[in-house]
Amino acid sequence: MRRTGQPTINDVARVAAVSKKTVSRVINRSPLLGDDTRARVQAVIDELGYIPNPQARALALRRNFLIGLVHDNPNAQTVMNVQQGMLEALHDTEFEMVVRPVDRGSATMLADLRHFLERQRPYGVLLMPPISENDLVAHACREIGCRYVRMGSAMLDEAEHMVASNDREAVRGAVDHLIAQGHRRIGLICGPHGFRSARERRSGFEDALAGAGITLPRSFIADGNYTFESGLTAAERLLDLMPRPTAIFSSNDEMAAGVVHAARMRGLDVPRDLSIVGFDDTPIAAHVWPPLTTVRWPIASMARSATLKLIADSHPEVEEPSLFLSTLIRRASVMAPHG
Amino acid sequence: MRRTGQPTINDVARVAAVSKKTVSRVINRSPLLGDDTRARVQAVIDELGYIPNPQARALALRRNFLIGLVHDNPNAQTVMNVQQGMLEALHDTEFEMVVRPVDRGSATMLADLRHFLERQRPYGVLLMPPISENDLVAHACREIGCRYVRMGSAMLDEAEHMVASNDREAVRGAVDHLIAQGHRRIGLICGPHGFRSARERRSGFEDALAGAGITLPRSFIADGNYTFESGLTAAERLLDLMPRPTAIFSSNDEMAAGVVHAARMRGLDVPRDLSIVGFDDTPIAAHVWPPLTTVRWPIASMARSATLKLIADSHPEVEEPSLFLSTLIRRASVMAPHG
DNA sequence: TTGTAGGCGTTATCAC
DNA sequence: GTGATAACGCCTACAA
Repeated sequence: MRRTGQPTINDVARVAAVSKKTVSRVINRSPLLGDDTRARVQAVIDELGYIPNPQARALALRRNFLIGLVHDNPNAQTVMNVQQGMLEALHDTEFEMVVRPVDRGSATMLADLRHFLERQRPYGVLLMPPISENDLVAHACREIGCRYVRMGSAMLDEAEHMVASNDREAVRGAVDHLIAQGHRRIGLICGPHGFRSARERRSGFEDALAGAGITLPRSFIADGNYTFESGLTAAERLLDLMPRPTAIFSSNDEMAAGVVHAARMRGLDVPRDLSIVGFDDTPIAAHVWPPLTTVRWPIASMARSATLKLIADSHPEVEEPSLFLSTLIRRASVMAPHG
Repeated sequence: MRRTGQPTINDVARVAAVSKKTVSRVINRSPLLGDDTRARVQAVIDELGYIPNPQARALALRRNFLIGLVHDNPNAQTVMNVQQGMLEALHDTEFEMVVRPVDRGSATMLADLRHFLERQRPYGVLLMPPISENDLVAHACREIGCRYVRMGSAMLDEAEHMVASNDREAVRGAVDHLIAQGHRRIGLICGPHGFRSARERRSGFEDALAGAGITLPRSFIADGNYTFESGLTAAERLLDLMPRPTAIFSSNDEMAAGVVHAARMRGLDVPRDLSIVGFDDTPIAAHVWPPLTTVRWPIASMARSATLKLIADSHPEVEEPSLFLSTLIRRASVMAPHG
């Protein structure tokens, strides 16, 4: 029957002179199986180079061996980091990663996602921020009966379904650092409305100011949307202030790079005239001049853990953590204010 | 039988009072089918919300509906652009994209890839550079009987298996532009050894110099590896030359950003003291100050076409092109040399 | 134009 | 412990 050149379970069974089911038991490491039988079958498997057909397994088990990455994240580096973390977790397993971008703004987003889940029936899906913050999406997964784990900046779901970073506290620490250097007029560039991470980071910023008894006018807070351009624009608004801030916390590195750009355009030296702190620790943070002090966001580790949670019952592992701590990376974009 | 909640082909057949095969014909748009029957069955399909099970189809057809992206590219933006192009092509088809990074340096790379292809039996794979330049990989695909399309900087394979850009000519055009501005001492920063794109771009550079009758010492050519840091290092070596180059062509934008950085560190103004041209037109090219003149590399379009080639026989389309032209994007990093 | 029988490669059930 | 037998959901032959 080896028409495709690929040996099947039948070939193995025939050569080993056992039943298909026995071969199946060997493949699936069934405990109730004689050691000699197992060894004999395994030998035939190796000899024939037999590889179980995932499609047939999927059909029989009524479940696929695909792990979906559902995302609507505009940042390439972030998505790649998540993919890398997932693939680390999936390495040497029978699972494959399928990528599913969605359009947060689209009216049919939820329907599209449902269709994907119902058609493909992935073993599980990893929800990346910001789409992971949408409870309707998580609810759809539940309804359809698809495992899911959400990544986010706060615990939005039960530990089993969640991998979170402590953005609020991390930002508080970063801004505390600025304050400890002597800064009092500190600007904030927010992330996009509707991003939970943007809210958390803003809260951390406000926590730090409140903790130090600093009150600033509303104008020290500028809107951004995590892009370089928005950081540039926001910085221009902030630097127009009189007196202007001596430091700016940017809710991500990309915008922080825009701040550097804006400062340079008006002849300000970073960090002498303006200290800057970013968030993420993406490559751009180290590439920009001066290298940015930033908060390292352990996104790849989070993705790896999230993926391990997803496949936990098929590959029993140690319990995966749900909370990941971000840490401050001190580089050259911060110094004490002068004058 | 609707145990999973999902209606099957049997449910549709029963409700529509036809045979499974007739339903199958509707799904597969078989031409030999009465219009009234088709309409009736389609109505039941819609009513029941029936979705064909891809796993069952895969098993029966002995082929998967997965398109693999095989890559070992270190640049996040490039990989994301390719993924985006692929997903555009796959949108509204039954195919899914699975991502398969490989380690070019690993001794087991080829064996790992074979294992992936033999196990998963993807419908086809897209080979991204630089792994696409490895003939052994293409050969493995052929042997295993897996469709493949290679992306590259030159036609490395038959049109059916290839989507290429004209890097050599594009670079020649870019360097011609520099020469037309009056530059004569032009430095080159190469891509990594073993990357075909690096060779093609270097050839284009040499073509332009030769065409203008310019001869430069070997020291005007510096090695890089497509990273920011390598661009920085290479630029430092180039800028140490006496007399130093008035312009530098960098084989990609990432390294060009490093050149900008290096120039700034030694107080050189770009473009007044140094003109810079990059390659790729990734976001960093527009973000850096000044915005980089660069060569736009239509990587997403290439990936889309490559993917359409892959699924061509299942979704007959117009013939996809195999050669894509890169174009020069003029921004602010180039001007005539002074003094 | 439509239907029937059988198979794709695996797992689950339930005997032995 | 091990093995028939029947799913799983769809498709290809071939028949009607």
